[in-house]
Amino acid sequence: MVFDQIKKYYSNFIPMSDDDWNLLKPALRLVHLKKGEKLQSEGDICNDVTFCNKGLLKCYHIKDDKEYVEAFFTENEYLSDYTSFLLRIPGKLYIEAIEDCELVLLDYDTIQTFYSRVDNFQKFGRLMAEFLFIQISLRNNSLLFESPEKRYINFSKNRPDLIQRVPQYMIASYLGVTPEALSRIRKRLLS
Amino acid sequence: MVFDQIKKYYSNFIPMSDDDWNLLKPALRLVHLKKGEKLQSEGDICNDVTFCNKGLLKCYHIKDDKEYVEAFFTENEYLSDYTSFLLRIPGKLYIEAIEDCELVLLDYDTIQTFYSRVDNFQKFGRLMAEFLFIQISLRNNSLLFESPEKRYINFSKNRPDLIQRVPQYMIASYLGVTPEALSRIRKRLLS
DNA sequence: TTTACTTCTTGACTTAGGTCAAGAAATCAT
DNA sequence: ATGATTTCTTGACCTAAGTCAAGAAGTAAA
Repeated sequence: MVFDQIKKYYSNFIPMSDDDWNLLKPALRLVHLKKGEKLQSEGDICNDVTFCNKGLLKCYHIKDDKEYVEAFFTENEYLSDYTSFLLRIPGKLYIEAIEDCELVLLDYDTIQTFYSRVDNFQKFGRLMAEFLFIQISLRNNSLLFESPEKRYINFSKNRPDLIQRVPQYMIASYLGVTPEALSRIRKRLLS
Repeated sequence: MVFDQIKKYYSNFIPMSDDDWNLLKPALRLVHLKKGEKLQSEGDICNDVTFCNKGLLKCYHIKDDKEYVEAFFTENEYLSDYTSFLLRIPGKLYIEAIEDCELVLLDYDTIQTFYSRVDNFQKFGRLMAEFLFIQISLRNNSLLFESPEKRYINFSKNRPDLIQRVPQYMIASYLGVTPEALSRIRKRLLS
């Protein structure tokens, strides 16, 4: 059923007893998003963490009328504007569907309640934050210590699915270069 | 006394009862490091989180014989090679004293024990990971979306203390540019 | 205070990526 | 299919940062 995927995802982090699950399940909300629709815009306080059942989304922010992609999210990935979510401040991010999406949402208040009531869930929160920290550390080092060319090579290796599904100009933005530069990098790599 | 600072630090994140503190205190280890000495080298599995009572350290890694500074840590800051610490894998980081340091260490096993035994501590772990996530997100965005010049200006604003205490070539590395480039940026900014 | 060492600055040159603009290729809608 | 729109490529030119090398300035040690 429609919440199976997120249940399995949670189970990767903590043992999820039937009791825990039955407590959590009623709080989950299923949301559908058409390509181009936004889950969140700049200025919103991010009030949910989102699990992607199906589809593809991008997180980006806008500066000087230009889009800067910070991350892509696809099947069985967990996403949110975590900074806004945690600090309860308006975020700078847009979250937008690149393909039609089926998403599962869980709101801030429910999560906080679960943190205090279910010890396992507190642990899940820790593991999740730790996991996100490691993820973003890797990206950090990549941006700081690797050339755009190397970043593109790695991205192709690690996310061949996204190379297929995401327009090149968005990938360029994600890698921190212009579309023109990425086009030239690709040309260089062919020869 | 010598553990007052870390107690206060913990108290910023969670209420720290006398019982909790008396449980934790015996596990804390005081370590002194002379300028130039290393707390950790590449290949080590990071086995402690470290709190800085006094002094100044840098985290860096080495690639093609060049040093890449990832972070500085000074009084009342918490540091570790968190990725190595969490995943229990050999790290790529060196952690080295830029000034003589007084440090408080807490080892992995103790922390894990406390996570499972003291509910408050589980929460501390979550809050800490969340905090580190937010920190590194900010740095991430700075590296990706700001010019070296902008990064230097912000760094000067946010950490005027480090501008004074850290040699310029290390700051250059931290900002992701060569010492020559930083020297020229500074020159540009004066005129 | 003289010497040695470290750190910082400057110059000359190279290069990768940015910007702007035009056109080609691919995709989508009718 | 056809035309419209979006996406990708290419060219020309510019600029900031990298590299290499030399020397100045600052700091520490004898």
